[in-house]
Amino acid sequence: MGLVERKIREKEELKDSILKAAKKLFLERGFEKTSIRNIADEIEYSPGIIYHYFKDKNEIFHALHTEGFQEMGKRMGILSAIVDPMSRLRAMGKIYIEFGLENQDMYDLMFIIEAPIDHVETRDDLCWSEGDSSFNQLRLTVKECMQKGHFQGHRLEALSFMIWSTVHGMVSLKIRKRVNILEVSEVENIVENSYQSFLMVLDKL
Amino acid sequence: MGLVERKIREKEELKDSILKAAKKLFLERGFEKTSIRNIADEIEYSPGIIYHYFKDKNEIFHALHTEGFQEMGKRMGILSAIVDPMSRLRAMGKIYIEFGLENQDMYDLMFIIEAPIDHVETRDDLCWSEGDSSFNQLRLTVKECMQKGHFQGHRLEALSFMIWSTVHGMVSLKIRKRVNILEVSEVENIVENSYQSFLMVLDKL
DNA sequence: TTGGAAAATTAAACACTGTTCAATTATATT
DNA sequence: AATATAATTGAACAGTGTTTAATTTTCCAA
Repeated sequence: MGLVERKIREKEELKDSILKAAKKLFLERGFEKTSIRNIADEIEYSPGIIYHYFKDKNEIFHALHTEGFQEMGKRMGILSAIVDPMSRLRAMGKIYIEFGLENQDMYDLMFIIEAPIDHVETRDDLCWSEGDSSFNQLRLTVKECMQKGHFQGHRLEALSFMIWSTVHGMVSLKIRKRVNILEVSEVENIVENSYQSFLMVLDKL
Repeated sequence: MGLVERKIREKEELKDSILKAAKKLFLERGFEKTSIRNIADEIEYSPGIIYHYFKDKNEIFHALHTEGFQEMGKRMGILSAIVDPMSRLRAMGKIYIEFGLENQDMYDLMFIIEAPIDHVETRDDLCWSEGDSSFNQLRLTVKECMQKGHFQGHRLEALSFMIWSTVHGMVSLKIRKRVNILEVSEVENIVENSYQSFLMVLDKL
């Protein structure tokens, strides 16, 4: 009769509006300063209602972190057009860093803040699927590079993690404000410049 | 007359006991779950007293983060015995990683948590001296390597930051629980193995 | 030894936080 | 229209960092 469906859709709409409000406030004020009451105020409902749509605050921010992966995934889309795995690997790192610097709070949520990963741990399946498929993209590209003769003597898993660590290290030191110790003239573009150093390193492998 | 001195010492003792209690609770339960009231309970004083010794919670954890740098500095002490800068650089990374993995909460405070760095920003001098002198140790070693002909074509500041980023990335991904996506057989020793990959990379430069 | 100034310490309050749950309101079905 | 079901609320609980007025303790000069 369509009525039930409309109800379900309306329920989904409220869930969506909670997520939208949470995202808005999170991007404005950060994780710690976005409270359940703030979110409730934003959607003009009472705080209690939120717990009928989400188990707890962690679940809300897990949902947001998933949105972050979707956005990053979109950006990574162009990679499929790059046939040469080494070029693809370079582009992948560039996109990763650009995404991180342009969406610092989302990056924080995806790779630094504990809330989303704590939520994953409290579930039955307990697998971080978003991280898993992202890392797998990297792993596969590195594998292709190795099949073409690059990175000789390296082990796939360890090298892939090292590459991820390097770009994550750059972005997270920046996000968590540990880069002000660098020479003032370098601070501004340190991540980009440092990634250039990294690319030079990759070339020699 | 010595009395004034004793008073000063007693004041310092209370300040120290606050720090000791804060450290104990922090290492037991983490940053978020260590409250001013918890610390006050631990030292058997009322919560208010803490604000006569520290401006706010950030200042307490800035003091703790400084202790972390002292401990790491101690470990780095043996580096002065290593004459060859490349060997010294390798050892530096190893010590950094070992320190991070063996003192995850302290590492968190030093390089991930915002509290200590937020406190630095609210002061007049606003320089992160602990980070500065640590990074300078790295910078000087990399410089020596370059003077010996290594890392040709690289820029000192960018390369030093890249090296720091790589080890920081490894440790921080581990601490913030983003490594469970790796092959199960690799998770355990991924940081160490990945650092081995990094050393192989350094060798080729 | 005592009086009063100075310092140390406390208790209470403020405005928050995440979360739970009984009570209420709104909706849907018979 | 009455009832069953679902949606929503408001109040409460136990906690948070921080401030401030009031209290206690300590110190020193008379």
